[in-house]
Amino acid sequence: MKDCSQCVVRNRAICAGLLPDELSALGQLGRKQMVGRGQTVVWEGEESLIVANVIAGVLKVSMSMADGREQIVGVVFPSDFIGRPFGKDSPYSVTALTDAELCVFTRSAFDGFSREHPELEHKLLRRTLEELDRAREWMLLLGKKSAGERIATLLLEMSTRLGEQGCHADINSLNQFDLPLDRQQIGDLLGLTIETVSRQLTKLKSQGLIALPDRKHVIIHDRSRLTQLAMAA
Amino acid sequence: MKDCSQCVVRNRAICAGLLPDELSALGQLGRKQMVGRGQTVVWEGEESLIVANVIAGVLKVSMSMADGREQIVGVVFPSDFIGRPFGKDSPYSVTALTDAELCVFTRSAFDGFSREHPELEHKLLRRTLEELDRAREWMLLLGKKSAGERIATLLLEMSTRLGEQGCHADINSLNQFDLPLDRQQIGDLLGLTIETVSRQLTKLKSQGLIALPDRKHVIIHDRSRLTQLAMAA
DNA sequence: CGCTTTTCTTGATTCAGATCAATGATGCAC
DNA sequence: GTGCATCATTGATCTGAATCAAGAAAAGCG
Repeated sequence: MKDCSQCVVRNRAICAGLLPDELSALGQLGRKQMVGRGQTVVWEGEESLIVANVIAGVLKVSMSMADGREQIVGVVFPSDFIGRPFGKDSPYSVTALTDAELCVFTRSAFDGFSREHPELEHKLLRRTLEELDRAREWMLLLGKKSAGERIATLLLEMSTRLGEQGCHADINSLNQFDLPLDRQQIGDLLGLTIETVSRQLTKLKSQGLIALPDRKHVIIHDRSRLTQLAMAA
Repeated sequence: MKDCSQCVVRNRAICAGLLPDELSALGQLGRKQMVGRGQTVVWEGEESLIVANVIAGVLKVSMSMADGREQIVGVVFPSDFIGRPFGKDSPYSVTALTDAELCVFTRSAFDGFSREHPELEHKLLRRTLEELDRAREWMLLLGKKSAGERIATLLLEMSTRLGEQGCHADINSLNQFDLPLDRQQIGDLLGLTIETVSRQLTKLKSQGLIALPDRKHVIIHDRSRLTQLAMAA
């Protein structure tokens, strides 16, 4: 890695807060890697060889069953951390949903560095706790919410998570974004079929809560009603 | 706390690995607390005031919606850690499923101690990563598995997690245990209704895979078939 | 630019599990 | 023990989402 101090996610990734010399030591261990849409960087059930920070792009974390049923168990954005440190095998796959740029470490090198730098481990702990909160929130969605509630929740979640990325000046950007997922992937994330996803989106559109100028683009017209929908029966 | 070195979960809880003087310093911050079945020790949405190690008993971690729908998002056993460190509010409730014994810390005292003891934070990180793996495994269950697969998965999961508790000498104990959950709670954990849970258990019983001598007690007769059921269509 | 391929939408039908409705156990208090 | 409350089972019916089945709209490509 050339120069971490210039990294675009410098202040948000887990490396934030490291001292300059620590940062450059970590930089020695990492390398930048571009990955194309659809490319898998971590395989479920395989030895966990690498971990990484996401610099740009969006990736999915997924688990699947022997017969091919797949569940997306996480969506990862720039400045997020991917991979499974401190464990022999990775219980899930990580696949790029868009072209992406990663800052990759071998797991063993990262594990070692991490143990010697409590500040880094602390950041990683906080991030893992947040990820656990999000996973549990999603368990509530998968276990108890209706199809309509799931779609509304997804749109709001995507809006906020994508919004955290850009500059905060533009309030409109919150209500207007590109979904990094196609319909099948939305289904795999929400525990629904592609047909149900399509029907629910059409319904929201016809009710005027959202607009869908094209496949990926979403415009939220009535955020408060969408929020109500996401939570109530 | 009197003497952590005598604690029954001494070698399995996150405090394992602390030096004697660190352990006694941590002991100064904690106090033992007995909680009765049904008692809630952490409230969803409230300020996160305490964290704790479980010494004895089983507790549930749950989230609920405005209209009362509830999802159990975690089940916690002796030596496990509960509460949400490093965060203002707790996103979930923690409630005792059986009478339980906890080693309780104020969150602020624990947060401070934790930051000064990297070994403790490291243990907490590993535990949180494991909990995240379990949560994601459960997302696969909630998003993609049929009622029959869910029940089979639950029985096997309970068998192993309860098995980790006792001595490992007795192999039979793995195939014979008391469920700490009633039917309603099983439903809230699996995203099913109480009736569906009952029907699926009856089905497994009539197929001879399990026996149910009373409400809580489960005997697994055919673990391999149950395992197949848990994973296949 | 057509032509193919992929992705999405829409409609008809089916089905797993929810809901509604009793009935049967179990446990606990007195 | 008797009575009462809680919890679990079983059956009948309903329904939301899955499945099956075409088309329509985009996207990719020679």
